Amino acid sequence: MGIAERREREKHNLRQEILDAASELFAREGYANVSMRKIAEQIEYSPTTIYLYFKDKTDLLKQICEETFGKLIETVAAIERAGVGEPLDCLRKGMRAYIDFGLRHPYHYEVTLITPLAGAINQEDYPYEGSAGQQAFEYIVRQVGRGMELGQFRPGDVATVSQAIWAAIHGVTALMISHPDFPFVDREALIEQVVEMTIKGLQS
Amino acid sequence: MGIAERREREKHNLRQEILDAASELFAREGYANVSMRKIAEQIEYSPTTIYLYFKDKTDLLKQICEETFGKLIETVAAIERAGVGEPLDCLRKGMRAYIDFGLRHPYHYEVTLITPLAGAINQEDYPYEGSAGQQAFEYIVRQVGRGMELGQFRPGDVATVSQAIWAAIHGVTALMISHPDFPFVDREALIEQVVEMTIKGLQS
DNA sequence: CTGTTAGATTAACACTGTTAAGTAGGTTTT
DNA sequence: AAAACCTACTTAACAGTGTTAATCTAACAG
Repeated sequence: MGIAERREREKHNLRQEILDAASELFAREGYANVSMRKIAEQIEYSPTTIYLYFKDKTDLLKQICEETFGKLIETVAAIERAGVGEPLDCLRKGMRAYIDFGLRHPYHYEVTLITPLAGAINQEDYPYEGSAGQQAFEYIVRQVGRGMELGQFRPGDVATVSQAIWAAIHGVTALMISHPDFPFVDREALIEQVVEMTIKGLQS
Repeated sequence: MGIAERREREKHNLRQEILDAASELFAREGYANVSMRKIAEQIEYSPTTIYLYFKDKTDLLKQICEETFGKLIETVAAIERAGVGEPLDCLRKGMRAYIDFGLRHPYHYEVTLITPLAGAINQEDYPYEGSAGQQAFEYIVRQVGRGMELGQFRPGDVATVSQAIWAAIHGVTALMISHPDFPFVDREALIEQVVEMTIKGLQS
């Protein structure tokens, strides 16, 4: 019924319209539970029209996620601009920002960082180089590097330490998203514990 | 009356046969890529026969995972039996065992601990209480409790600290499984870093 | 021989992502 | 103005999914 009614309405913003509709549906119902037909119904177009603008479902997802993770980079960049003084404090704030971001965008975090295996999203089509995720990770690397140079952190391999930090914050974020029914202690306390425990483990 | 027993045994055999076939397929090709029809073909029965023994696909998965995680518990129990002396060392060994287990059974780890959300496996049908996963977690709780009593660990809430530890080891395990193409540093070095960083962060 | 029952099957439903082919509407060319 | 072309979109279909209802078959009990 929507097809005829829609005709007079918009035309060229269709790509963005698809993106917006899919983004909201993915975030609300989860990637796996949203079909192409459901997206199409939402925007009042035929399902196949989506394929004129996106290669396939994972492509659609990838575009949305890059968009979403752009926000994380903004947040992180703002932290870096604000306080260049203490790498330890920058790191702490960066870790919290990362976790908060994940918990605020659970479905986007899920599809990009928790379950890329199943969705086969991390193919050669979507290189890691230059991606939003990488840029966020590089932030950690910079802080660790500075912290070691200043002698605030125990010496070690910067890359190894950075990835270990990433593992820690990913761990708590992923657990909270994937296991919403698990009897976690107070969430804020748990995040605090992970962040402080990690930093304590780094200090010299 | 021997006939009834034989039938009972045969029924049990088929159940196990399904379980074995599904387990191997899930582990090799991934849960999402294995259809009920594929499992049926493997055991040379009609697809619907599986439904006589298992409620649905997630039920099948759940049974397999409990079975698999039983092995983790065995490993962990062996550690506990072996060295009751140092809680710090027990914890270290437990963490490594956990990570190693995950990396050795990546698909089982994935479906139970990384992506239970999508599969909707952690419903009320499958309570956490008494599950293999819980028993493994309880091991961590015991070591942390002992470590604090002995004054080896910084004082704190045992549950919070335990969950933070779990988050850390889950993080590195999940990342390595979900992002096989990520340019990780040497895996062993990364695991070492996570474990030692975490323990360092706990010590008083 | 009849009735019952457990175990397995066939057919079907309502979905999924995706592709090939076809069709209106407007623009350009002849 | 008519014919050709092109873009944007749609319809129909394919091959697959998990799952259910109805059906068949063989072995049992009375």
